[in-house]
Amino acid sequence: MANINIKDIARLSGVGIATVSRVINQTGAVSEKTKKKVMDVINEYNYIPNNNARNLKLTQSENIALIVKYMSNPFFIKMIDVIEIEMASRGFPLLIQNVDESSDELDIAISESMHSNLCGIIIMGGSYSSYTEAKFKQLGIPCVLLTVNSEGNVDPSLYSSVIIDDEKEAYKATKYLIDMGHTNIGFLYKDVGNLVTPNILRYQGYKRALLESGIPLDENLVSNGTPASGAGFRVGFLAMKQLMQKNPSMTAVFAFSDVLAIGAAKAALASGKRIPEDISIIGFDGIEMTEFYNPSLDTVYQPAIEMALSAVSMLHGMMNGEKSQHMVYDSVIMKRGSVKNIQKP
Amino acid sequence: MANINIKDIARLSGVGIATVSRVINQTGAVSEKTKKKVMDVINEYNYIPNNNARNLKLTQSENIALIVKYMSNPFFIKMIDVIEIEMASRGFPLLIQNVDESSDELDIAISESMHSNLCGIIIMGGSYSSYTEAKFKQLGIPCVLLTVNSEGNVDPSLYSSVIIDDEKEAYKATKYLIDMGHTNIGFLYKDVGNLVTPNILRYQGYKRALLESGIPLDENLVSNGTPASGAGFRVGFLAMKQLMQKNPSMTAVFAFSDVLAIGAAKAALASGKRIPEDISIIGFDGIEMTEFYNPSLDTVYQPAIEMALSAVSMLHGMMNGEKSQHMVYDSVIMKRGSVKNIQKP
DNA sequence: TTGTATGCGTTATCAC
DNA sequence: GTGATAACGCATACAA
Repeated sequence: MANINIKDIARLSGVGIATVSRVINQTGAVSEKTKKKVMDVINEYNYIPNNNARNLKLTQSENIALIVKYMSNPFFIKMIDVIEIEMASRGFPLLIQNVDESSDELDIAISESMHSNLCGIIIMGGSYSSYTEAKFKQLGIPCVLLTVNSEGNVDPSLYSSVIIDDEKEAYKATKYLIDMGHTNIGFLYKDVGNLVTPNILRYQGYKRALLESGIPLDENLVSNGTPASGAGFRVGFLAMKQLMQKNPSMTAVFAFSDVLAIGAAKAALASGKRIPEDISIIGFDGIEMTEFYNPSLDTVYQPAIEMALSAVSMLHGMMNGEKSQHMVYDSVIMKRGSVKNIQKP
Repeated sequence: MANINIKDIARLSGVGIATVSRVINQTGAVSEKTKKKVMDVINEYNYIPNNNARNLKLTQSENIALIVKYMSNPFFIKMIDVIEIEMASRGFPLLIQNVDESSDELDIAISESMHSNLCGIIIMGGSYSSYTEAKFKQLGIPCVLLTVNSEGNVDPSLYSSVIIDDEKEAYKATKYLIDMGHTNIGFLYKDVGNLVTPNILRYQGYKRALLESGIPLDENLVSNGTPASGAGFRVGFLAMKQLMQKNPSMTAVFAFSDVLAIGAAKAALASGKRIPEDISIIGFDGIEMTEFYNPSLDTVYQPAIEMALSAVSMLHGMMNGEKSQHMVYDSVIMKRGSVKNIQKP
């Protein structure tokens, strides 16, 4: 298509090229009269400035990238949604990039940043382990980590983060089950090796709660989830089946995520067990689906929307020269009846 | 950060700027020796070409935009995921843009295209009604419509599309309920005015099936879904409650989407009804969640992955000068037991 | 096979 | 208040 450019606008409105630029960017002073004249031409010809040229000149774009590990995770969707809307409302288009398990999201961030002259980046769902100070320095643009626990030895001023304390919240959830009289508590998660991920941290919380209550850790009660395709329901389903077979006397299950919990619930129900009469289940994340499941499932609710908003506002803060921040949100256990009190009276 | 550019690389490797460019883009002939020399420097300094400059020069970027209405729709997620992965593997970063109900996605596409020099665009979940030939021409880049029925008077060579026949599939679903002996069949959808959307088309299919079987249309059996916040479960939940109140003798419900169906199922179960003994339910889309719901729900399954792959391949075809295509996929009814046969023997 | 020079559409620094 | 003009980093026609 015959793209119209700033030069054309200048010629058509009989002014200089710089004046048009001033009108567009509202920088510098322009008389009302010429301003109107230029605007008219711009509107008439439907002129839209070319971002590539603009960014090239500014040696920085207005692009923000959202890098997310497992985009199809329902828990992330809500956050992605919020971030997209919030960014769009501030005039920043979102470049969303999904990364698979085997990729290093920070490397991708660096590459993407140089590639597209990003002005900011949000990383979601990654694993902190491989993050090094050198990489953050190389990245060189504001970066906020969302839902990735940053227990490393990297200078925390190099990035912002918004998380929950996975270990603590998992501890709380497990403690809740114990307080309800359960001692034979299964744990469902997905092992991803030696990385520091929420999975691992929640597993540690589970273990600490058991330890503290004098309940010995039984490896048979822990399923590290045989990988399966799909959104993860099936992972939970299969893992739960195994777990039930190995532990007929198991009375409760704590699932690393709601998706796993739903798969597990289905497995329990399919094998004739009732929830919570025969088996108690609690998930983690607080996705809406748990409320509408039958029965509704207990879950450790993360304030996803607030967290996403914080991430956006932190990123903009940093882009405006503010210092990095680190926020830890609290989760709350949503009790909906999928956990039974089997306490002896 | 001290960004390194092509000039630096040229200087550092003792060659000309054009040679470096040739090495990078594998265009033109370069001797193996200098090629290696240049590559070494590139790797050593971790040089990444600046896309803005590149795109500016080429007067076209390698950016592809995915514009989606209601990004958080679980049915779309899978498609988005597939598209993102597929595009990334071909080296095209995805610019994902969510648009709300009130925006015209084609206008946004045009604006985004000029803004960022897109080379292709996929529109998902929109409503065709407002699309005009002039807008497609103004867009001027390859465009494929995914899940948006294009029954308009626009020259079909201006765009590609991949859809299912919403009217026909809804007809099939309703017919299925009728064949199972149901005559008192509710329909759950979300009215969005006069636009041609899947909602409307599916409603028409529902009506045609009733008509054909001599069952009078009862407005009381149709809920156009009071708007509610959230992913849509709640919309289905509330609509179903209303519907049950107004129609105590309703034996089956056809929901416009699986999300609505799940909300409806929850409402039915919460009011003490059993599925399918007391009420039959069938949804639409085929999201994985329906399988893991309790009970598993029947649904009209759309081949989401194949559709997404087709869209991607069509877009690339068009980008390579191929002609536009229009594909209509078939859905298949997944029967999982949430519809009961109440036929008199 | 290689290097030089030009322009892609902007923004910003100057002069006026 | 306004208008030339020099970069921004790159691809490419053209010369060598």
